[in-house]
Amino acid sequence: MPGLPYGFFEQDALSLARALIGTELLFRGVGGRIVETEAYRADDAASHSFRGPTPRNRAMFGPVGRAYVYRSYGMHWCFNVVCDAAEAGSAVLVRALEPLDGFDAMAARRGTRDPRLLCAGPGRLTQALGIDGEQDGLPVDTPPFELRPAAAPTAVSAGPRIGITKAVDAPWRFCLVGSRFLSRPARTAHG
DNA sequence: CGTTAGATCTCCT
DNA sequence: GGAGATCTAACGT
Repeated sequence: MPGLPYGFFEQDALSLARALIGTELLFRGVGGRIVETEAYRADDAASHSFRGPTPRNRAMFGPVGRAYVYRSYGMHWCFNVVCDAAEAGSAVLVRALEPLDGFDAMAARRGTRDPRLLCAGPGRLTQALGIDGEQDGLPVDTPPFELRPAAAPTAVSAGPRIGITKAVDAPWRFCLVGSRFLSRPARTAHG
């Protein structure tokens, strides 16, 4: 069965954020199709890596293809894929999945069976899959993770990122066009 | 439909 | 001490 393209994680964050849309992310067999991502780079004021390495963000400065999992607002976990062989401190935040595998496990962890509330948001998807700080630094394409290539070419939209206060206009959020499983509706530049 | 507050970890000033 | 790549429940329109 075909794997990811050669050098998949070595590309820059903008390219990888777009390329991840439509791929299928699983953790211990639970997960679904990635429908929403955001790119973060070391030269980007909104990125955790902008001010250099800290204990929290050290995975961002490590090998590509690894997870950067951090605690958000003291209680949620957020999952990123470290990338860009040329610029250390680059990563892609995975913001939403279309649930496909392990529905009951996700529903139990999330406390709802509404498929649109299982993985629509970075904190929600880590809770649904059972991802936490234990997975920080692990490769995202080998067990307990799995990352399957997109089954078919996908239409992707770009727009401003969510929940940040710096570099708010950079159109570095990517969404699967027409998906019902986004954390928020896609907004293009012209509306 | 909208806004608001509160939960509480990591880093910066 | 305060802000932050969030989410939920509560409450007003």
